[in-house]
This record gives sequence, C-alpha cells and structure tokens, in this order.
Amino acid sequence: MQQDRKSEKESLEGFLSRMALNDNKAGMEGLDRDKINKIIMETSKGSRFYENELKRELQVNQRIEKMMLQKAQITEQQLKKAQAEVERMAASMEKSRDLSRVIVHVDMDAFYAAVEMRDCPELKDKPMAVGSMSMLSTSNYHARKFGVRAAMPGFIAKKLCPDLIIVPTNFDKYRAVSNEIREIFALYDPHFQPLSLDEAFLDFTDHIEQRKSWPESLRTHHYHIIKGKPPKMNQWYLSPVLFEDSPVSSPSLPCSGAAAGAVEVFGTSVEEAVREMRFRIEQKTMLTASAGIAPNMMLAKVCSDKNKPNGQYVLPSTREAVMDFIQTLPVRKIFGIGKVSEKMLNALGVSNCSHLSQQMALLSLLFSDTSWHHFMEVSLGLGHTFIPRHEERKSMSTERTFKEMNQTDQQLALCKTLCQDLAGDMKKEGLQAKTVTLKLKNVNFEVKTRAQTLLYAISTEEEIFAAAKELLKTEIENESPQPLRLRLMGVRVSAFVTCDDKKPTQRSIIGFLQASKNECSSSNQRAHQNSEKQQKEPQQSFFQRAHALRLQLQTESSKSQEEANGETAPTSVSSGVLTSKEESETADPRKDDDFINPTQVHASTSGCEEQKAETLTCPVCFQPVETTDLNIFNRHIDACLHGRPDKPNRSMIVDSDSDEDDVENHLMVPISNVRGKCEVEKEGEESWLNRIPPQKDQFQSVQKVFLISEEKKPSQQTGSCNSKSPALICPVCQCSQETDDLNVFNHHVDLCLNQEVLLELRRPTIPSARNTNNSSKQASNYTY
DNA sequence: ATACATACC
DNA sequence: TACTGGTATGTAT
Repeated sequence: MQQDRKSEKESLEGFLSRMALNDNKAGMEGLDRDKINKIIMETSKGSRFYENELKRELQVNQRIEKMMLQKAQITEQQLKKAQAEVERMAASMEKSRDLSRVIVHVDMDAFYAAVEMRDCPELKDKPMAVGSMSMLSTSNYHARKFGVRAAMPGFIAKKLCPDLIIVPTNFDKYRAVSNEIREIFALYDPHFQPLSLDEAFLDFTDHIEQRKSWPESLRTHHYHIIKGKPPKMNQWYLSPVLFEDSPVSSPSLPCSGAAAGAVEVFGTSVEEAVREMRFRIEQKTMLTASAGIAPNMMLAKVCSDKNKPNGQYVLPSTREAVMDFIQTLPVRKIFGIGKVSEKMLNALGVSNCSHLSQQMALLSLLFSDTSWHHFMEVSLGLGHTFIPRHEERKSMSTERTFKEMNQTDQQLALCKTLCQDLAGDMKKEGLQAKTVTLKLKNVNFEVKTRAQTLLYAISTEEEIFAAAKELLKTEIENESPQPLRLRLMGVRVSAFVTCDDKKPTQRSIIGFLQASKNECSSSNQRAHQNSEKQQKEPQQSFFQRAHALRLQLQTESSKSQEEANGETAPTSVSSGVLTSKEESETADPRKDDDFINPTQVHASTSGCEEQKAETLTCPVCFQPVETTDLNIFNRHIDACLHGRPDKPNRSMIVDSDSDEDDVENHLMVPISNVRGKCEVEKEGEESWLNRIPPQKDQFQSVQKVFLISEEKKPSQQTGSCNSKSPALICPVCQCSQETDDLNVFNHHVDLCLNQEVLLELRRPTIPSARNTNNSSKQASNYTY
C-alpha cells in the first residue's frame, strides 16, 4: 500500500514536470502554484492525453537513469581529461568573443491577446485568452494570474478561471499588425529576422553608428492625438491599459514629452533608439513591445524577457557584465533548452548557468558534441553576433486534428484533402519536393511518422497523394484487422529541389540509371567501389528507386486519366540528351552479371552541357544508333520494341484508388493521353524527346508493348518468401518471373525498364516558375 | 534515409 | 466534449 502510494507520488512528480504550470515566463509571479497544479491534475487525470504524457515522462526518466548510470562509470581520469578538453575549447571559444555588435530582440507583449483587447474594450479588465476550448494560443496578464497560459487547453483554463473569456484566433488581423511592426523594424535594421508574427531579431549596430550624428529633428516623434482626449500619462493615453502590472512609471518613459506638446525627443544611445522603436510601435498599433539589448542573439533573447511587459533591458557590452548576467540565469531560460533538457541537467545538479560551467567536463562526457558545445557557449555568454540571412525553407506541412476517425475511406479522403492543401501551398511558393512524410496520431496520442524519399521532385496533389496514400495504406494494413483509430493526420514535404535543379523529372530518370550503375559496380565488383560519387541523388537501393519510379509513373498515369476528359494543356517536356558519346565502358549490358548496366545511357543533366551527338542511344537496346535523323532513330526504337515481343512484361501500374493491391489493378495508359502531353520544350534545349516529335508510329510502338503486357500477365506474387521455385522478381514491375535463367530475366528487366524510361521521357513537367517568395506560414503566438 | 523526440512560437 | 499547427533540429538506428 505504501509502496503504491510512493510510486504514485513519484509518477505524479514526473507528471508534474511535463504537465505542471510553467512559471518560467513573465506574468506568472506569486501565484498559487499548488492550487493551480491540483486543478490541472484533476482535470487531466485519466484522460488518454494524461496517460500518454505519463508514458512519455517515463521515457524521459529512463533516459535520465541511463545517463546517471553512465555518470557513475566515469573515472576520475576520464573527467580530468575531459576537463582539459573543455578548457581548451573554452579558450578557443573565448577568442571568438565579439562584443562590438548591438543585437536587439523585440517581442510584442501577449500579442494576440493584446490585439483582441485593443479591438474590444469590453475585454480590457477581464481575464481573457485567445484560442478555443481545446487550445489557447496566449492569454492576457489578467488571466495569467490564474495560471492560464499559452498552450493550455481552454477547458482546463476555464477550470482555473471560470470567468475567462476565450476569443477565437483571428490570424489575418495579427498578420496585418505584424506587417505594421515589421515596417518599423525595417527602419532600424532592413535585414531584421522575424521569428514569428510578433517577434524579431535586429542588428542595431549600424543604426547606432549613424544615429550618433543625427540631428534632434530625426529623433523627435509625435504622439498620436486621439480625438478629444487630452494627454495624461503618455502610456495610459497612448494605449489601453493592457497590463495592470506593467511598469507604469518607467523612468525611461518620461511624461514630459506628452505634456510639452505631444512630442518626444529620443537620445542617441542604444537604449534611446530601442525605446524610440517601441514608442513608434505603440503609436502605430496601440500595442506594446518589450526588447532586449545585448552583444549577441542568445543574450538579447533572454534580455527581452527580463522587463516584460512593456519594458526593455540592456546588457552592457563588457565581458564582466555578460558573465555576471549569465551566472544566475536558469538554464530553462535559454533558447533551445526545454523541459526535457532542463530535467536532465537538473538531475546532474545543473539549474543555472554557473552550474553549467562548473559541470562542463561532466556534461561533455554525457551529452553529444552539439549539445555540450552549445552548453559551453551559453555558459560563456556567447552567441551569434550577426543575424543570419533568412534561410530557405526546409519543409512544408499541414496537419489536422479531429474526432476519432477509423474508417479507411475517410482516412484516405482526408489524406487526399491534406495533399490538396499542401499542393496549393507549395504552388504558392513554387516548391518541388522529394520527400513525403505522413504523420499519424492515434486516439491514444501516440505519434507515428512514415516517410518516403523519391528520386524526383514532385509538387502536385496527385503526386503527393500517390506517395502519402501508399504510406497510409501500409499503416492501415499493418494494423489490420484492427482499424487505425486516428485523431490527427498530417502530410509534410521536404527535400526541396534547389532553383538550379531545373529538370527534376529528367534528372530522376538519369538518376535512376546512374544510381543503378553505381550500385551494380559496388555490389558486383567490390574493387570498383570508389567510382564517382553521386552528387545530389540520394543513395537508394535499386528496389527503392524502382519503387519510387513506379510511384511516379503511377501518379502520372492517374493524372493522365483525369485529364483525359479535359483539353490537354500545353505542357513542356523535360529535356535531356541520350547519346552514346562515351569514353568508358561500352560493353554489352547483357554480358554483364547485372540485370541492367545502363552505362551507355548518358545525359546532360542541364542545358549547359554542350553535346553535338553524332549518334543517339536507343533506350530499348542501349545500342548507339548512328544517325541524327529522328525518323530513322524512331524507326530503330520501333524495331527494337517490336523485336522482343515474347518477353513477359507488364504495363505500368495505374492508381486504382481501391483497397486491393495495386499490382492487381494495373491498367493501360490511354495512348492518346501520352501523346497529348508530348510537346517540345524550349528551343535549343537538347532533349532526346525533342528530337522525336510526337509521331503516330511512335505511340503505336508503345501501344504494342502495352498489348503484349496485357496478354501475358505474370502470375501474382505478393509475398517474397513463399516461392518454391527460384522465381526472380523484377525490381521495376515487381512481378515474379518464372525463370531462373538470368539472361531471360535480364531481358525482362531491360525491357521493363526501357518501357518505363520511354514513358518517363514523355512525362510533361510543369514549368517551374519559382519565385523566392518568403512568405512563411506563421504559427501561433506562444508566450510561455 | 527514416523514425522519433525535443524545442520554439 | 475538449490537449493545436508549422517548422527546424537533435538523437538513434
């Protein structure tokens, strides 16, 4: 009994560390923590969410236990050695210290809540929060006294504060205000870096330098005259009382300006400049901001929190001031150290930054290099002194939470919707991605992610869905006969192709062939392992690539079908050259042990590679054809395709949208569609396809292949393990081939691949009108 | 490369 | 009744 109680208490404590009130941030001082936590607990207890949090807490505790075990095994000697290393590192870091920059971090006070209060005077004296019963984005300072805070569900907040008013989010409004404040930021640093709608880093160094010589007139700013109301205390007059505990009689905000005729003159110092900026923000938006001024970004961020709300804090640019400041700083305040890191550090007796430096040798042995190097920088008060330019986006995603969904058809439909939304967002930014990730959260709050990287970039709804659907189907199958009981689904795309990757489709085919070449050489001739490295294409197994290519073709064909009814839009075709201009191995691929050796297929991956080809390489037989006459070349290809009618083959797979195995549902691609999409690209671009204008007989040839494959549907083999005879499975079409003769098999694979290559090359690409639009989607405004 | 976890707003 | 959504990055395999 006692034991039970004890373990319950322990898990309670663990639970608290995840769930309990975070009084780390501003506005949470002096409230009844225990009472609040009790209410949070009572409200949460027994819920699926709670259970999951408990589970995660357990995992963290186990991690800590492991760490402690590791710690126990550290010898005196190891520690000494580590200490030496730490000191070396510290010395080298110290050398990089730069105190010459003036970095400012600005942060709007309770942003969303403040905007809503500004626009609705009713709310001014009341506890309110922005969000919903399910989740709050932020709360005003009134509500914070009750323990109501960002990232807390509204229904719990209501328990803490029954009078709480919850206002739904109005993102458009916040975005508009955000644009207003960003205009002001730009006046002080045109290269400022926004962190969210309400927050930014600015480099004031240049501004300060110029400001020194500014006349007073440039530093004089007018108060807004609000109709009829005489100025009083400027702060009260300027903006509604948003925070009753905000520093009203701030010495840095003299009232004299207002009294003297509604102007205020700001000085030339950094503090004055920042105060001026905040003043202008307040004038323009009737909202207040807080700011931190420090020699680097890491410190500025901490400083902006120091005198929140409506205040600022300057950390002098001396080593002494910085080191003093750091010593008492709780580790949790540091950007990048969250609940879990804090808990782990606490377990080692590290709660503030002075402990951090004291324990650095130990930390260097227990944490990864990246982690302890970061700790080290923090403990020395170091951080970025130059604000990095806005980086390119690395991923884009959309996800949705809903009431339990366990029907497969609903799940697939939702997945499609998500893909549609995502494709729309991608289009806005002209993005093309290679990796698709599906995110699932079941009703027990367990999260799963499943990703697939394709070797070509995709962007359309259909393409994304083709990949996402497969991932989802796999998960559904894995769970069957139980259904997936989902509460959230999300789709993310990443691994965007860069602007110079102009021909992702083209590259995908080339990449496929080149990569398989590499693989062949490494798997069969170990001695040749160090052949040229693939620069950008990911190293995938042949099977993965084949699968990826099939997926792409799948998408493409389903698109073809959809578009069959409408007109065929003028689309361009990816360009590239297939020539036999070869310097190296020109051996017959079929003499090789590999089932494919497309070393003969070379292509210019970009238009800049000048190639005047005397010969063209047939994509079917891989033999050079000594002609530049496309008609002749086309006839050769036809002959090749005709010449091997007796090998088993399959048509390409078409998305069936059914729950049955796709392999069962392959269909013919309407030739008319293939043809309709075949258009010539830019002039001057050397493309194999360009050299073959769509001719009737071309497509007839292709059609024959399809017919052949229809005639000879290979027997199905889904499982790879239960085949008695040594049947081989084609990595392209994934059908088992009833032969153990490698030559026969190789012929099949060749044909299969060539067919896909042919179709692939007829695939149109959407002209990539990529504009580097940096309008990033902004998340919620959390003020923890 | 993939999966999962942590962190931030 | 009810515990987000978007992005980046670290850690582990």
